[in-house]
Amino acid sequence: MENTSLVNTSLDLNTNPAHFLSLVPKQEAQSNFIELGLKVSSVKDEQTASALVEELNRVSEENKKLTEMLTVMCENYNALHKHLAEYKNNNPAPSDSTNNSKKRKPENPSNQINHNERGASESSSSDEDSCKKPRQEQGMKAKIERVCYRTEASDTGLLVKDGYQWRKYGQKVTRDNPSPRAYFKCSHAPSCPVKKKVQRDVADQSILVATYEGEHNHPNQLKQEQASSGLNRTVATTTLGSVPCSTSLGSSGPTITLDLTTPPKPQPNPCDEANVVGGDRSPEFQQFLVDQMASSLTKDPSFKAALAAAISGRMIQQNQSQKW
DNA sequence: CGAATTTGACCCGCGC
DNA sequence: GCGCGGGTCAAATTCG
Repeated sequence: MENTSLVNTSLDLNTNPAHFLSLVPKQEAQSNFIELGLKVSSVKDEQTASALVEELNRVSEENKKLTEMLTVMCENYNALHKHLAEYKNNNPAPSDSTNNSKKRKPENPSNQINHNERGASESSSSDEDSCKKPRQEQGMKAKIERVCYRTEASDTGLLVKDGYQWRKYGQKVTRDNPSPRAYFKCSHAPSCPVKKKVQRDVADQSILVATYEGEHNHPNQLKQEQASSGLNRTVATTTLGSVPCSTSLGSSGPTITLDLTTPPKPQPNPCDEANVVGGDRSPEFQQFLVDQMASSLTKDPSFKAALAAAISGRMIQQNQSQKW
Protein backbone atom coordinates (compact mmCIF):
# COMPACT_ATOMS: atom_id res chain seq x y z
CA MET A 1 0.00 0.00 0.00
CA GLU A 2 2.82 2.35 0.80
CA ASN A 3 4.18 3.93 -2.29
CA THR A 4 7.47 5.62 -1.72
CA SER A 5 6.89 7.94 -4.63
CA LEU A 6 3.90 9.41 -2.94
CA VAL A 7 4.10 12.52 -0.92
CA ASN A 8 4.35 11.67 2.69
CA THR A 9 1.73 13.80 4.28
CA SER A 10 2.17 12.60 7.79
CA LEU A 11 2.36 15.86 9.61
CA ASP A 12 4.52 16.84 12.45
CA LEU A 13 1.61 18.12 14.42
CA ASN A 14 0.53 17.01 17.78
CA THR A 15 -2.74 15.91 16.41
CA ASN A 16 -3.29 14.14 13.20
CA PRO A 17 -5.38 16.48 11.15
CA ALA A 18 -5.29 14.18 8.18
CA HIS A 19 -7.68 12.09 10.14
CA PHE A 20 -10.16 14.87 10.10
CA LEU A 21 -9.51 15.73 6.51
CA SER A 22 -10.67 12.33 5.52
CA LEU A 23 -14.02 13.15 6.94
CA VAL A 24 -14.41 16.12 4.69
CA PRO A 25 -15.65 15.50 1.17
CA LYS A 26 -12.71 15.53 -1.18
CA GLN A 27 -13.85 18.50 -3.17
CA GLU A 28 -14.46 20.46 -0.08
CA ALA A 29 -11.03 19.60 1.15
CA GLN A 30 -9.53 20.76 -2.07
CA SER A 31 -11.37 24.00 -1.96
CA ASN A 32 -10.23 24.35 1.58
CA PHE A 33 -6.69 24.05 0.43
CA ILE A 34 -7.34 26.86 -1.97
CA GLU A 35 -8.75 28.87 0.84
CA LEU A 36 -5.68 28.09 2.80
CA GLY A 37 -3.69 30.09 0.35
CA LEU A 38 -2.03 27.15 -1.21
CA LYS A 39 -1.80 28.01 -4.83
CA VAL A 40 -2.97 24.70 -6.10
CA SER A 41 -3.51 26.11 -9.54
CA SER A 42 0.12 26.96 -9.70
CA VAL A 43 1.05 23.33 -9.33
CA LYS A 44 1.18 22.51 -12.94
CA ASP A 45 2.81 19.22 -12.63
CA GLU A 46 -0.02 16.81 -13.26
CA GLN A 47 1.92 14.00 -11.78
CA THR A 48 2.19 15.84 -8.56
CA ALA A 49 -1.51 16.56 -8.66
CA SER A 50 -2.43 12.96 -9.25
CA ALA A 51 -0.01 11.91 -6.58
CA LEU A 52 -1.74 14.26 -4.21
CA VAL A 53 -5.10 12.81 -5.10
CA GLU A 54 -3.75 9.33 -4.54
CA GLU A 55 -2.29 10.38 -1.27
CA LEU A 56 -5.58 11.89 -0.29
CA ASN A 57 -7.25 8.57 -1.01
CA ARG A 58 -4.62 6.74 0.95
CA VAL A 59 -5.01 9.06 3.89
CA SER A 60 -8.76 8.65 3.68
CA GLU A 61 -8.35 4.91 3.96
CA GLU A 62 -5.98 5.33 6.83
CA ASN A 63 -8.39 7.59 8.58
CA LYS A 64 -11.20 5.16 8.09
CA LYS A 65 -9.12 2.59 9.87
CA LEU A 66 -8.29 4.99 12.62
CA THR A 67 -11.94 5.81 13.06
CA GLU A 68 -12.73 2.14 13.31
CA MET A 69 -9.97 1.67 15.84
CA LEU A 70 -11.33 4.56 17.83
CA THR A 71 -14.79 3.04 17.77
CA VAL A 72 -13.42 -0.28 18.94
CA MET A 73 -11.53 1.43 21.70
CA CYS A 74 -14.66 3.20 22.78
CA GLU A 75 -16.58 -0.03 22.80
CA ASN A 76 -13.91 -1.74 24.83
CA TYR A 77 -13.89 1.11 27.24
CA ASN A 78 -17.65 0.97 27.56
CA ALA A 79 -17.52 -2.75 28.20
CA LEU A 80 -14.91 -2.30 30.89
CA HIS A 81 -16.89 0.51 32.36
CA LYS A 82 -19.96 -1.66 32.49
CA HIS A 83 -18.03 -4.45 34.16
CA LEU A 84 -16.68 -2.06 36.71
CA ALA A 85 -20.14 -0.78 37.51
CA GLU A 86 -21.42 -4.31 37.87
CA TYR A 87 -18.50 -5.22 40.06
CA LYS A 88 -19.18 -2.26 42.27
CA ASN A 89 -22.82 -3.18 42.53
CA ASN A 90 -21.99 -6.74 43.46
CA ASN A 91 -19.23 -5.77 45.87
CA PRO A 92 -20.32 -2.60 47.58
CA ALA A 93 -17.41 -0.98 49.33
CA PRO A 94 -17.49 -1.25 53.11
CA SER A 95 -19.25 1.99 53.75
CA ASP A 96 -18.13 2.40 57.32
CA SER A 97 -14.65 2.56 58.57
CA THR A 98 -12.30 1.82 55.74
CA ASN A 99 -13.58 3.68 52.77
CA ASN A 100 -14.75 6.71 54.55
CA SER A 101 -12.11 8.94 53.20
CA LYS A 102 -11.92 12.19 55.00
CA LYS A 103 -15.08 13.90 55.84
CA ARG A 104 -16.83 14.83 58.90
CA LYS A 105 -17.69 11.86 60.94
CA PRO A 106 -21.25 10.68 61.05
CA GLU A 107 -22.67 12.37 64.05
CA ASN A 108 -25.22 11.08 66.43
CA PRO A 109 -28.17 13.24 67.39
CA SER A 110 -26.42 14.62 70.42
CA ASN A 111 -23.61 15.85 68.28
CA GLN A 112 -26.04 17.54 66.01
CA ILE A 113 -26.92 19.80 68.84
CA ASN A 114 -23.31 20.75 69.20
CA HIS A 115 -23.16 21.47 65.60
CA ASN A 116 -26.05 23.82 65.66
CA GLU A 117 -24.62 25.59 68.63
CA ARG A 118 -21.75 26.93 66.66
CA GLY A 119 -23.27 28.78 63.83
CA ALA A 120 -26.76 28.70 65.20
CA SER A 121 -27.05 28.57 61.50
CA GLU A 122 -30.38 29.00 59.89
CA SER A 123 -33.16 27.07 61.46
CA SER A 124 -31.58 24.19 59.64
CA SER A 125 -34.38 22.14 58.33
CA SER A 126 -33.71 18.47 57.97
CA ASP A 127 -32.45 19.01 54.47
CA GLU A 128 -29.85 21.46 55.52
CA ASP A 129 -28.73 19.13 58.23
CA SER A 130 -28.38 16.33 55.83
CA CYS A 131 -26.20 18.55 53.75
CA LYS A 132 -23.57 19.16 56.28
CA LYS A 133 -23.39 16.01 58.23
CA PRO A 134 -22.67 12.50 57.33
CA ARG A 135 -21.23 13.52 54.06
CA GLN A 136 -19.46 10.32 53.49
CA GLU A 137 -22.62 8.31 53.87
CA GLN A 138 -24.37 10.72 51.65
CA GLY A 139 -21.46 10.60 49.32
CA MET A 140 -21.95 6.93 48.90
CA LYS A 141 -25.46 7.53 47.74
CA ALA A 142 -25.27 10.98 46.29
CA LYS A 143 -24.65 11.14 42.64
CA ILE A 144 -21.28 12.66 41.90
CA GLU A 145 -20.73 14.08 38.48
CA ARG A 146 -17.66 15.63 37.02
CA VAL A 147 -18.07 17.86 34.03
CA CYS A 148 -15.44 19.82 32.16
CA TYR A 149 -16.21 23.13 30.54
CA ARG A 150 -13.90 24.95 28.22
CA THR A 151 -13.93 28.68 28.74
CA GLU A 152 -12.39 31.64 27.01
CA ALA A 153 -8.75 31.98 27.93
CA SER A 154 -9.47 35.47 29.12
CA ASP A 155 -12.29 34.32 31.30
CA THR A 156 -10.94 34.04 34.80
CA GLY A 157 -14.23 33.51 36.55
CA LEU A 158 -15.50 30.29 37.99
CA LEU A 159 -19.00 30.59 36.72
CA VAL A 160 -20.45 27.73 34.78
CA LYS A 161 -23.68 28.14 32.89
CA ASP A 162 -25.40 24.85 33.43
CA GLY A 163 -28.94 26.08 33.64
CA TYR A 164 -29.25 25.98 37.40
CA GLN A 165 -28.97 28.84 39.78
CA TRP A 166 -26.19 28.58 42.32
CA ARG A 167 -25.24 30.45 45.43
CA LYS A 168 -21.59 30.64 46.15
CA TYR A 169 -20.78 29.93 49.75
CA GLY A 170 -17.06 29.55 49.76
CA GLN A 171 -13.82 29.67 47.94
CA LYS A 172 -10.60 27.97 48.79
CA VAL A 173 -7.17 27.46 47.34
CA THR A 174 -6.34 23.82 47.50
CA ARG A 175 -2.98 22.28 47.72
CA ASP A 176 -2.91 20.36 44.49
CA ASN A 177 -4.08 23.24 42.33
CA PRO A 178 -3.07 26.89 42.51
CA SER A 179 -6.42 27.93 41.12
CA PRO A 180 -9.05 28.61 43.74
CA ARG A 181 -11.89 26.17 44.13
CA ALA A 182 -15.34 27.69 44.44
CA TYR A 183 -18.15 26.05 46.38
CA PHE A 184 -21.74 26.47 45.32
CA LYS A 185 -25.07 25.35 46.65
CA CYS A 186 -28.16 25.19 44.56
CA SER A 187 -30.07 28.38 45.14
CA HIS A 188 -33.12 26.23 45.83
CA ALA A 189 -31.44 25.01 48.98
CA PRO A 190 -32.37 23.74 51.46
CA SER A 191 -35.09 22.04 49.47
CA CYS A 192 -32.53 21.08 46.85
CA PRO A 193 -29.38 19.65 48.42
CA VAL A 194 -27.17 19.76 45.35
CA LYS A 195 -23.72 21.25 45.65
CA LYS A 196 -21.00 21.81 43.19
CA LYS A 197 -17.33 22.61 43.27
CA VAL A 198 -15.72 24.46 40.41
CA GLN A 199 -12.01 24.65 39.85
CA ARG A 200 -9.79 25.28 36.91
CA ASP A 201 -7.90 22.38 35.55
CA VAL A 202 -4.38 22.34 36.88
CA ALA A 203 -2.98 21.55 33.45
CA ASP A 204 -5.17 23.77 31.34
CA GLN A 205 -6.48 26.91 32.95
CA SER A 206 -9.05 27.35 30.25
CA ILE A 207 -10.88 24.25 31.41
CA LEU A 208 -13.29 24.48 34.28
CA VAL A 209 -13.90 21.27 36.14
CA ALA A 210 -17.24 21.24 37.92
CA THR A 211 -18.01 18.50 40.41
CA TYR A 212 -21.69 18.07 41.16
CA GLU A 213 -22.88 16.28 44.26
CA GLY A 214 -26.43 15.08 44.42
CA GLU A 215 -29.35 15.45 42.13
CA HIS A 216 -31.64 18.37 41.63
CA ASN A 217 -35.20 17.85 42.69
CA HIS A 218 -36.44 20.62 40.48
CA PRO A 219 -36.27 21.33 36.76
CA ASN A 220 -33.41 23.00 34.99
CA GLN A 221 -34.37 26.56 34.18
CA LEU A 222 -32.26 26.80 31.07
CA LYS A 223 -33.61 23.61 29.67
CA GLN A 224 -37.11 24.69 30.47
CA GLU A 225 -36.63 27.98 28.70
CA GLN A 226 -35.05 26.32 25.74
CA ALA A 227 -37.73 23.71 25.55
CA SER A 228 -40.35 26.39 25.60
CA SER A 229 -38.55 28.44 23.01
CA GLY A 230 -38.07 25.42 20.84
CA LEU A 231 -34.31 25.72 20.68
CA ASN A 232 -33.89 22.06 21.28
CA ARG A 233 -30.51 22.55 22.84
CA THR A 234 -29.02 19.54 24.42
CA VAL A 235 -25.99 19.19 26.52
CA ALA A 236 -24.36 15.88 26.97
CA THR A 237 -21.21 14.97 28.72
CA THR A 238 -19.49 11.82 27.82
CA THR A 239 -16.15 10.31 27.31
CA LEU A 240 -14.78 9.64 23.90
CA GLY A 241 -12.69 6.66 24.65
CA SER A 242 -10.81 7.94 27.63
CA VAL A 243 -11.14 11.53 26.59
CA PRO A 244 -13.85 13.35 28.45
CA CYS A 245 -15.70 15.85 26.43
CA SER A 246 -18.87 17.79 26.49
CA THR A 247 -20.95 18.62 23.51
CA SER A 248 -23.64 21.11 23.04
CA LEU A 249 -26.01 21.98 20.28
CA GLY A 250 -27.35 25.41 20.00
CA SER A 251 -28.68 27.91 17.61
CA SER A 252 -25.17 29.14 16.99
CA GLY A 253 -24.11 25.71 15.90
CA PRO A 254 -22.70 22.70 17.59
CA THR A 255 -19.67 22.95 19.77
CA ILE A 256 -17.55 20.25 21.25
CA THR A 257 -15.24 20.55 24.17
CA LEU A 258 -12.60 17.91 24.51
CA ASP A 259 -10.78 17.59 27.75
CA LEU A 260 -7.50 16.49 26.31
CA THR A 261 -5.69 17.25 29.50
CA THR A 262 -7.30 14.49 31.48
CA PRO A 263 -5.05 11.48 31.35
CA PRO A 264 -6.50 8.11 30.53
CA LYS A 265 -7.92 6.46 33.58
CA PRO A 266 -7.34 2.77 33.48
CA GLN A 267 -7.82 2.58 37.21
CA PRO A 268 -11.22 2.86 38.77
CA ASN A 269 -11.91 6.48 39.27
CA PRO A 270 -14.64 7.54 41.63
CA CYS A 271 -15.50 10.36 39.33
CA ASP A 272 -15.62 8.09 36.42
CA GLU A 273 -18.68 6.25 37.41
CA ALA A 274 -20.70 9.37 37.29
CA ASN A 275 -18.83 11.04 34.55
CA VAL A 276 -21.41 10.35 31.99
CA VAL A 277 -24.55 12.31 31.80
CA GLY A 278 -25.65 11.74 28.31
CA GLY A 279 -24.29 8.25 28.08
CA ASP A 280 -25.17 7.91 24.43
CA ARG A 281 -22.16 6.22 22.97
CA SER A 282 -23.74 4.66 19.98
CA PRO A 283 -21.63 4.59 16.84
CA GLU A 284 -23.90 7.23 15.37
CA PHE A 285 -23.22 9.49 18.30
CA GLN A 286 -19.52 8.90 18.04
CA GLN A 287 -19.65 9.57 14.34
CA PHE A 288 -21.48 12.75 15.10
CA LEU A 289 -18.74 13.78 17.49
CA VAL A 290 -16.06 13.02 14.97
CA ASP A 291 -17.91 14.91 12.26
CA GLN A 292 -18.33 17.89 14.48
CA MET A 293 -14.67 17.84 15.42
CA ALA A 294 -13.75 17.68 11.78
CA SER A 295 -15.95 20.59 10.81
CA SER A 296 -14.76 22.60 13.80
CA LEU A 297 -11.17 22.05 12.79
CA THR A 298 -11.73 22.86 9.15
CA LYS A 299 -13.36 26.09 10.19
CA ASP A 300 -10.50 27.02 12.47
CA PRO A 301 -8.21 29.46 10.64
CA SER A 302 -5.25 28.80 12.88
CA PHE A 303 -5.58 25.10 12.34
CA LYS A 304 -5.78 25.68 8.61
CA ALA A 305 -2.68 27.81 8.71
CA ALA A 306 -0.75 25.14 10.61
CA LEU A 307 -2.00 22.50 8.23
CA ALA A 308 -1.05 24.57 5.20
CA ALA A 309 2.40 25.20 6.58
CA ALA A 310 2.93 21.52 7.30
CA ILE A 311 1.64 20.34 3.94
CA SER A 312 3.48 22.96 1.91
CA GLY A 313 6.62 22.15 3.84
CA ARG A 314 6.23 18.50 2.97
CA MET A 315 5.50 19.27 -0.67
CA ILE A 316 8.59 21.40 -0.96
CA GLN A 317 10.59 18.67 0.73
CA GLN A 318 9.18 16.11 -1.65
CA ASN A 319 9.86 18.21 -4.70
CA GLN A 320 13.39 18.74 -3.61
CA SER A 321 13.98 15.07 -2.97
CA GLN A 322 12.50 14.21 -6.36
CA LYS A 323 14.93 16.58 -8.02
CA TRP A 324 17.82 14.86 -6.31
C1' DC B 1 -32.42 47.91 50.27
C1' DG B 2 -32.33 43.14 49.47
C1' DA B 3 -29.71 39.64 47.21
C1' DA B 4 -25.43 37.79 45.93
C1' DT B 5 -20.59 37.42 46.55
C1' DT B 6 -16.26 37.67 49.10
C1' DT B 7 -13.26 36.24 52.50
C1' DG B 8 -11.29 35.25 57.01
C1' DA B 9 -12.32 32.21 60.69
C1' DC B 10 -13.68 28.00 62.18
C1' DC B 11 -14.67 22.87 62.24
C1' DC B 12 -13.33 18.31 61.65
C1' DG B 13 -10.97 14.15 59.84
C1' DC B 14 -6.64 12.31 58.99
C1' DG B 15 -1.72 11.40 59.21
C1' DC B 16 2.39 11.72 61.74
C1' DG C 1 -1.56 15.80 70.65
C1' DC C 2 -0.63 18.64 66.86
C1' DG C 3 -0.60 20.39 62.34
C1' DC C 4 -2.46 20.18 57.75
C1' DG C 5 -5.93 20.62 54.48
C1' DG C 6 -10.67 20.43 52.69
C1' DG C 7 -15.16 22.06 53.57
C1' DT C 8 -18.40 25.33 55.68
C1' DC C 9 -20.10 29.42 58.04
C1' DA C 10 -21.32 34.09 58.46
C1' DA C 11 -20.05 39.00 58.78
C1' DA C 12 -18.65 42.37 55.59
C1' DT C 13 -18.84 44.08 51.17
C1' DT C 14 -20.53 44.70 46.56
C1' DC C 15 -24.03 44.85 43.17
C1' DG C 16 -28.43 45.66 40.82
